[in-house]
Amino acid sequence: MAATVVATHERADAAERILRAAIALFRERGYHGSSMRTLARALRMEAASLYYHFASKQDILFAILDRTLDGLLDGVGRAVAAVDGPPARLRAAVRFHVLFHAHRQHEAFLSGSELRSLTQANLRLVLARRDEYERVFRGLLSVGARAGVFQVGDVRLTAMAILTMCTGVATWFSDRGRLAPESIADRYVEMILRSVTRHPKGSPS
Amino acid sequence: MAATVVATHERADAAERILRAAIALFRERGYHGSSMRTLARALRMEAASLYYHFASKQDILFAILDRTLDGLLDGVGRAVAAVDGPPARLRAAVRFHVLFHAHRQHEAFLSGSELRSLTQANLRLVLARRDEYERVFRGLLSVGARAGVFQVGDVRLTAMAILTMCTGVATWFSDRGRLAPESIADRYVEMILRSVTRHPKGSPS
DNA sequence: GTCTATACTGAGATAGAC
DNA sequence: GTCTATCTCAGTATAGAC
Repeated sequence: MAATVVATHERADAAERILRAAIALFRERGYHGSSMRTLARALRMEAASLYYHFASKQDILFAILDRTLDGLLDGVGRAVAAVDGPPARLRAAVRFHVLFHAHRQHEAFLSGSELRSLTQANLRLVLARRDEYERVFRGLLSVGARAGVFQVGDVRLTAMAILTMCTGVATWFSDRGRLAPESIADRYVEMILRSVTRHPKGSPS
Repeated sequence: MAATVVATHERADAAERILRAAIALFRERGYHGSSMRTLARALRMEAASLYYHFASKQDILFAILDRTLDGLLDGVGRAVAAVDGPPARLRAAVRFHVLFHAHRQHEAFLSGSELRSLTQANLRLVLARRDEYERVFRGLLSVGARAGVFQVGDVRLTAMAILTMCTGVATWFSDRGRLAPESIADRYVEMILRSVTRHPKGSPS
């Protein structure tokens, strides 16, 4: 069991290699724009060989999104649990979300853009867990608003605004760009906390 | 000439009807996930008939994105020109952007999600005009920062953050949802102005 | 576990009748 | 301006050898 867990960033087994190549390909051309033949070519194998590891192209997409959600739910849980109080927790959650969307950019991008390519059954599974993730952010905003440290007109809308803003990082981030993930996260955290923090002396509007 | 201009929301000629059906279809299944046969079926015609109006499926996608960019560039220009001063102008630009992404939700969504489905030549044309649009927002932030009314750590990053946050409205907005476009725009304008406005008495961070 | 060969379906696009 | 018929190619997936 330990061996299979370690595999993620070390000696990748065949299924791992396939998923990684699929992430890159789907990200570049989209799910429907990518063929099993093209995916196989990137891996220097024949298309038929892919079917030994995955039952279908749809299964590959689902595996990618499912693992990405594992990472998101697990990560935000740890980040939030490590600190106390609504502002620190929101900072931690936003920071994690931005870093995840920079470091695991391609899979994170797919989790937003290829939902429509899932079968109904798979979509239900993915959406249920995505809702769970969003509830974490809504929860943080609600608690902060009730405690009087946040000023949030509409919790759901604010959560969507925060999440889509940070998720967008996956669409434009570049390894070779001007800003490192840490810098982007710092700025995003600052912007977001400014926009939800209650200002004692009269806020601009 | 007047007649063709009027057509957009009235008696749609064949090309118009095709574009509108394509917007709905591409939005739902993606460009590569949509076939000319399916598009034709939605219009109750045969696939071959589409080729009388458009030379290729790619031309349909390009026409959609091109027209959407017309709307964005034209609209933001008018919105910004109507008021004075960086805060009012940023408000107007954000407001327009949000309303556009709610009212013309599907085409706006495609302009973000289907760039990768364009041919290289078409992509160049679209990206050039999208850059032009983004420059409007960067310009507003720069002017406000220099005037001392905005506090913006990084103009480019802030512009990206604002735009991706507002563009995200096209991904989740629903006609039958809880909030009207106007309400969403109001809240977004408020959040964004809070996050960029310089606070004289010491800002939270 | 990967291959060759292939079944079967649907894709984009064109020709030419009406 | 829309149709029927069709070309050509690429798609997902399977069978069965090695």
